[in-house]
Amino acid sequence: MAAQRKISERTVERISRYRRLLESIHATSDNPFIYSHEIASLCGLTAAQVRRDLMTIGFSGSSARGYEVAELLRSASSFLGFSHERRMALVGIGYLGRALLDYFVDRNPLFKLCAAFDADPGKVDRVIHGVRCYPVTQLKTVLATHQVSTGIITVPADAAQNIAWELVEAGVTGILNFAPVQIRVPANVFIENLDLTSALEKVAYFAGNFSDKERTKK
Amino acid sequence: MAAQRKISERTVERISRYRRLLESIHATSDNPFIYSHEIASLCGLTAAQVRRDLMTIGFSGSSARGYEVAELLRSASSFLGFSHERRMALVGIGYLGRALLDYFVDRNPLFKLCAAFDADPGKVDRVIHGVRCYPVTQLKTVLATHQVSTGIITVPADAAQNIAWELVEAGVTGILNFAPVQIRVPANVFIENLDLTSALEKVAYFAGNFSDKERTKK
DNA sequence: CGCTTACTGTGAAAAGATTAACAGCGTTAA
DNA sequence: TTAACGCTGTTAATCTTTTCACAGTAAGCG
Ligand SMILES: NC(=O)c1ccc[n+]([C@@H]2O[C@H](COP(=O)([O-])OP(=O)(O)OC[C@H]3O[C@@H](n4cnc5c(N)ncnc54)[C@H](O)[C@@H]3O)[C@@H](O)[C@H]2O)c1
Ligand SMILES: NC(=O)c1ccc[n+]([C@@H]2O[C@H](COP(=O)([O-])OP(=O)(O)OC[C@H]3O[C@@H](n4cnc5c(N)ncnc54)[C@H](O)[C@@H]3O)[C@@H](O)[C@H]2O)c1
Repeated sequence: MAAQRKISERTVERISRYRRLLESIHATSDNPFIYSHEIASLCGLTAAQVRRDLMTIGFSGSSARGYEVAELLRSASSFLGFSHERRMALVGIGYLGRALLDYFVDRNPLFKLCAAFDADPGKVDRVIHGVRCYPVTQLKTVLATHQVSTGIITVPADAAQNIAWELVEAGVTGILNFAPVQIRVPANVFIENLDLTSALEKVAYFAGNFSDKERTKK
Repeated sequence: MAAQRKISERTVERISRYRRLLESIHATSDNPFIYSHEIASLCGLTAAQVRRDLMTIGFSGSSARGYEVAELLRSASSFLGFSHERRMALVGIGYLGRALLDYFVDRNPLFKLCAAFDADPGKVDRVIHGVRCYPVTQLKTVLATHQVSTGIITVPADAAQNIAWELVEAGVTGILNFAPVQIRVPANVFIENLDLTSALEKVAYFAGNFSDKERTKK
C-alpha cells in the first residue's frame, strides 16, 4: 500500500486518461492486448511516454504482444485508489457546481459525491441530481459523519479561501478549486487551483499568435 | 505585432492571472507600484518566476519602486490580445456549456462570446444569457459572418472530434475542449484538452497518498 | 530450431521550466 | 554628495519532464 515516492502530477493525470481509455477498449474491443504506441496514438502522446508512465506505476507488458488490457485496467484503477470508496463534497451550488454534480454523481460508484453545500437558503435542504444539499453552516457537522477526503470549491472568489479552511478543518486532504484565486492550504493538503479563465485566455492567445506558425501540442 | 518566438503555455497562463490580479489591485489600491514579491505572494509563486515572466513579455520595472501597476496592466492586456476584439463560439449547451456561457458573457467586452450551438432543437433559436443559440447545422454559416477565432467544445465525447473539424473548417484557430477525448487538429490550430475527470482523480489520488507526506505544490 | 521481427524496459541525453545568485541601479537618508 | 539599501534584469545552475536509442526478449515463421 505504501506508494513509491514522488509520482508526478502529470503522470497521475495521464494514468487517469489511460484508465478511461482502457475501460472503453475493454468494453468494446475483443483484442485482449494493446501496444504502447496504440495507447499513445489514442491519447496524443508518444509511445515512450506511455511506457515510462506504466513503468512508473510498476506495470509490465510482454514484448511482442504488448500490455494485457484487463490487467492494465485493473492496475491503473488500483493505482488511482479505486479499490476502496472515496468520498467527495462540493461547496457552491451555482451554475458550475450544478454541472459538476450532474456529471460526477454516479459516474463511478467508488468515487462518491456525498454532500453539497451552499450559503443560499433557497438552494439547500433538498436533493439535486441525487446529492443532498446542506446549508454551508453545517459543513463541519455533516462532513464529520461522512469521512470525506476530497472537496470541490465552486463558490465566488471572495468566499473560496474561507471555505478551503473549513474543508481542511473538517479533515479534507485534497481540494479542487475553481474560484479564480490562489488558495493556500497546509502542506499536508493537496490543492489544485483550476483557473478556467486562464485556460480560455491561453487558447485565445495562441489562436491569435499561432495560426501562421507551426507547433505540435505538448 | 510579430510576437517573439516560443512563449510557453505556462507563462501565458500566469500572465493571464497577473492581469486579473492587477486589474483588481488597480481598482482598489491607491499605490501605483507593486513589487515582484508582492505579485508572487498573491499568486502563490516565487518572485524570480514573476520577474522572469515579465521579462519574457518585455516589461521593465524600476529598481527600488517595482512595477507600475497601470502600465503593467496595460502591457499584460496587450500581450494577451485585449487590444482588439476577439470572438468566441461555444458548441454544446448542456450543463457545462451553460455555466460557461453565464460566466464568460460580458465578462470582458473585448472577449466576445457571440454564438452558441446545439443539436437539440429544444435548446436553440433563443437567447441564453444574452448569447444567440443556433442549430449546430448552421455552424459554418453563422461563423462565416462572425470572424470567430476561438471555439469551446462542451458536447459529449463521441461528437467532439466532428465538431472540432467543423470549427476548424469555419476558420477557428484555437479550441478549448472539455469532452474527455484527445482531439486532433491541424498543426496550425491550437487545442487545449481540459479533462476535468483527470483533474479530479488527480486531486483524489493525492488526497489519499499525501496526507502523511509533505509536498509543496508546484 | 534458429532466424526475423517488433515489441518492451530503461539508462542516458535532451529539452524545458524553475530557482538561485548577483551585478547594477534608482531612491532615500544623512 | 555620498553611502546604504532593496529592488530589478539576467545569467547560470538546478531540477523536472520528455524523448532517444538500444539491449533484451518473446512470438511467428520457414
Ligand atoms: N461558471 C464558469 O464557467 C466559471 C468560469 C471560471 C471561473 N468560475 C468560478 O467558479 C466559481 C463558481 O462559478 P459559478 O458560475 O457557478 O458561480 P455562481 O454565482 O453561479 O455560483 C456560486 C454559488 O456559491 C454560493 N455561495 C456564495 N457564497 C458562498 C459561501 N460563502 N458558502 C457557500 N456557498 C456560497 C452561491 O449561493 C452560489 O450558489 C466562481 O468562483 C467563479 O469565479 C466559474
Ligand atoms: N459537466 C461536467 O462537470 C463535466 C465534467 C467532465 C467532463 N465533461 C464533459 O463536458 C461535455 C459536456 O458535459 P455536460 O455535462 O454539459 O453534458 P450535457 O449532456 O449536459 O450537454 C451536452 C450538450 O451537447 C449537445 N449535443 C450533443 N451532441 C451534439 C452535437 N453533435 N452537436 C451539438 N450539440 C450536441 C446536447 O444536446 C447537450 O445539450 C461532455 O463531453 C462531458 O463528458 C463535463
